[in-house]
Amino acid sequence: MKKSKAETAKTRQRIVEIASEALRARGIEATGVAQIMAEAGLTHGGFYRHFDSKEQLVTEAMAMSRNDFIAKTLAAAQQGTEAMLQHFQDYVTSDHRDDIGGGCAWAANGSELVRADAKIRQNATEGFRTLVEKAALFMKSQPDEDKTDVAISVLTNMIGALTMSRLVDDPVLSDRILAVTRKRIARTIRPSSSKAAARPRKLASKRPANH
Amino acid sequence: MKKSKAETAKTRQRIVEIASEALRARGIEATGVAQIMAEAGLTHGGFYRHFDSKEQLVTEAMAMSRNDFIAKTLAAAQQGTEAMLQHFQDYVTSDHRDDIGGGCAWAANGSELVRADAKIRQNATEGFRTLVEKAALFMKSQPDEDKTDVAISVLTNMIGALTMSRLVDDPVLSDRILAVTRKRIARTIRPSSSKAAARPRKLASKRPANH
DNA sequence: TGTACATCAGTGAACGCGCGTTCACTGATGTAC
DNA sequence: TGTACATCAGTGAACGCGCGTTCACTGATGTAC
Repeated sequence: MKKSKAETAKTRQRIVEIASEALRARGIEATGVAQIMAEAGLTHGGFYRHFDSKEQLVTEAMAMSRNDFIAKTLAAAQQGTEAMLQHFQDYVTSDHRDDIGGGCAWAANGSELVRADAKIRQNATEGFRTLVEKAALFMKSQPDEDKTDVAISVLTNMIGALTMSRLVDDPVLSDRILAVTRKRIARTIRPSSSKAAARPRKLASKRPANH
Repeated sequence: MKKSKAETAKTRQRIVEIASEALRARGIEATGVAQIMAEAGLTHGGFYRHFDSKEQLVTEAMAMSRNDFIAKTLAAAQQGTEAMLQHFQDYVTSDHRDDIGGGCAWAANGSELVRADAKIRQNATEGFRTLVEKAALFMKSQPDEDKTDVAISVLTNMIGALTMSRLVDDPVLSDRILAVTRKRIARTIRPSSSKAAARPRKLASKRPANH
């Protein structure tokens, strides 16, 4: 039953993708190797042809989750202030809240990641730093305020708010947590820069900030 | 080996206390019934004389963690604005960061609580609401801003910041996350009210806000 | 290009292990007289 | 107040179960000639 190299690589990739979603949706400890393999349409025995251990898969899957989000952020940053504002607002929506498996890994696995091993925490730290640095470029700050500090504050707030919006069992309170955080983002990201104002080509096609 | 009723009640209480700390320190799924009983100096077999299931213990232990924090908050609130500011500042310190077992359960178990059963999430929701309502009384707000909204924003920020300060593996970044959040709290809690100004007895003995 | 052999992705049974839970038993406590 | 018996907190072995991991095997793919 040997498979071609191309097929093998595709299978490995599929396992990581499925793991990335499953670990966020159901938690790291609660998700078994056999479950992931079954979702990939395989039996668990073949797992170790691709990975040394569950730990290795978790590390790769978490890195993939992180890279997805960073890539989206960098793309938004390149499009300008409006896109960046939209990107951050989208983070604290009911859509993101209800799609835990497809969303931010820090919010989905926060307290488990705190106890994860060195490599995973190192990856997460690098990712967070990248995000903070990129976000800082778009922040509005008071005269005595560091833009990087503002970015740290807003980003940690977004992660905490999304987590709490999932934790509370009252939909009204949950929506309110999200709405309040969207308002804070709108207040903190500086209004469309001169650069963005100079080429407002995409403004009309954007959804309004508060949807 | 039957024990007196008083002793039985004390043992039960001790198990819940130990569980409350262990579940926060090591996580809910990762902490076993046998471990908790061993820490209480007992064998695991006796567990079911006190509880119907691990789930029941987890529910009670989480409620205890929550009530501890709420009690401290209410005590600070009664002492006035300065005590409340100090209480909130203490939340985002390296002391709290490094004492996960003795600290806030939402930060310690956030992503696990999201997946916990209805009763636990209901308890957590009630606790969060209580905290928000109490904190709102001390918030400084803009003319068009609801104080409750400000409280929601600051509290979710505190939880997210503490979680991320534990998650990152760079001590400098971790300390910075905490310091930034302390500054936001200082900016958001209204400066000592007329009531607090009227009795500044405890101001001298307080630690400075940024320690 | 065609043949012979080595490789190795995937299968499915099995491994040891720790989990939550159950149970027969012990013996000090609480209760009935 | 003293005695006889029922209760039940705690022990430690055992239960079934699912976990991560290993392994003998299969058979299509890749490689050497």
